[in-house]
Amino acid sequence: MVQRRRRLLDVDTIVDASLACVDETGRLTMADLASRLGTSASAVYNHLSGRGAIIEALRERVVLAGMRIPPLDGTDWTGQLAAWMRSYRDALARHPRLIPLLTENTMTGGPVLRGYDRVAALLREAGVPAREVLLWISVLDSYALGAALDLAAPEAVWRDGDGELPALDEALRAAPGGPRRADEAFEIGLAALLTGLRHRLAAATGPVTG
Amino acid sequence: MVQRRRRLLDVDTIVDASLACVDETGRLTMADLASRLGTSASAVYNHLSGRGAIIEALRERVVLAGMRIPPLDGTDWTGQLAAWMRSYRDALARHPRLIPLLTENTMTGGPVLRGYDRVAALLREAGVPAREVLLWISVLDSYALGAALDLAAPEAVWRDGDGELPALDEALRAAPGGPRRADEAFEIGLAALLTGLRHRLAAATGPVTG
DNA sequence: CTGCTAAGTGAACGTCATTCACTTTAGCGT
DNA sequence: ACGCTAAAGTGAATGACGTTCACTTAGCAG
Repeated sequence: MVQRRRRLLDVDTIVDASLACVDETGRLTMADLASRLGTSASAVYNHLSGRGAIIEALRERVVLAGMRIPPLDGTDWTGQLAAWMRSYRDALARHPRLIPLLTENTMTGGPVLRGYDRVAALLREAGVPAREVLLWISVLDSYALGAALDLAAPEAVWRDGDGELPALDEALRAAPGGPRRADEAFEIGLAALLTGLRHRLAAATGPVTG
Repeated sequence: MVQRRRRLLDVDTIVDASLACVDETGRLTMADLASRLGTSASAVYNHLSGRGAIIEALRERVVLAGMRIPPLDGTDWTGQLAAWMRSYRDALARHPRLIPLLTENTMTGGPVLRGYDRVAALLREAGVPAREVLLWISVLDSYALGAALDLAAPEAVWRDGDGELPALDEALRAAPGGPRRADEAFEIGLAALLTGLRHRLAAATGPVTG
């Protein structure tokens, strides 16, 4: 069989195949990737500088494709923050096995930061003091990432305790099962965080309005 | 020098050295570990079944040693939850480079679950419906883990945006620097979560009391 | 036609964790 | 005291990785 040497690979193809790797096997090895691409592993290095670069490309692909940047139209900032948080968490949730890989390195990509800039502006307009804007971004970011990790964990995180743990056992039985547990937990925590934020703002300016 | 064959190693010694490995280098390799122990890498396998088992032992060592289990005395459940959350996060913060290793696998250890049982009982006594107890535990757990990851990230997570990101730039300048950023962010988010929890409880039973 | 260059190949190499056949020795019953 | 046995350490080997490099080849410009 005649192999055309030119243009067997390009960055998009590599990232596609890498995402398939991670989604199906939970890991990203150059050998597996190469076999999916029908090339040798070393060919990939002509397009991306290594495994780390592939993971960064995956971060941009998944987070950027799925994340809704707040429109910043000034109305309903609570709802906008919630939508942003949901889109962030859902983007990660669509590829749960990617999440541990993303926590290995730190975010560096420019486009990701643009989203944070909009959120910063949104918080500032909502009345958050300048000093606290970054703190709240950290809080929201921590929660979204933690919730995504929670989702990435296997189903039976909480082993039944042989009756030694009555309160936990009761909670396990009464709680919704399957993916709904993580989904509902995320919504409850998000609502609580936004309630807390609204109250903190109100405490600084006047009585609570909601 | 005469080398006694018996009792060069035991589990505690191995875990101590492993923790030093992680704290100093950010990684855990059997070769590095062996050199610290003054033995060969394979000797470790006589005491622990492998690298994964070492990491699990580290989880127990760090989390169990540092975590304060709520006393369950019925008073000030908000404060008790906060103390539990702080001790959880602080335990991880004492060994930030361990955190990425802990996210690779999921928690299985029995003693960890005992803490969750107490928290479940605490939440139940505070009036959280049985169906929601596990959800709130998930929320708190997600936040503590996310906050720890935030802490584990290198200092310059947020790169300055060349003036293209004015709101983020302003937030970066106004926020506290160094470790205080992560510390204060954790406290703000924790307070918000607990406020949200209190309000959710109040909404189900009567008017807000705090 | 003649080079130039981007792109793919396969065989290395270094770093891992893990296994295994072995050697040593502490502790035991006799 | 004397060997037996099982726990404990050794070092070489193995296999999975990511990465590098000298090479080959295909398309294209002159």
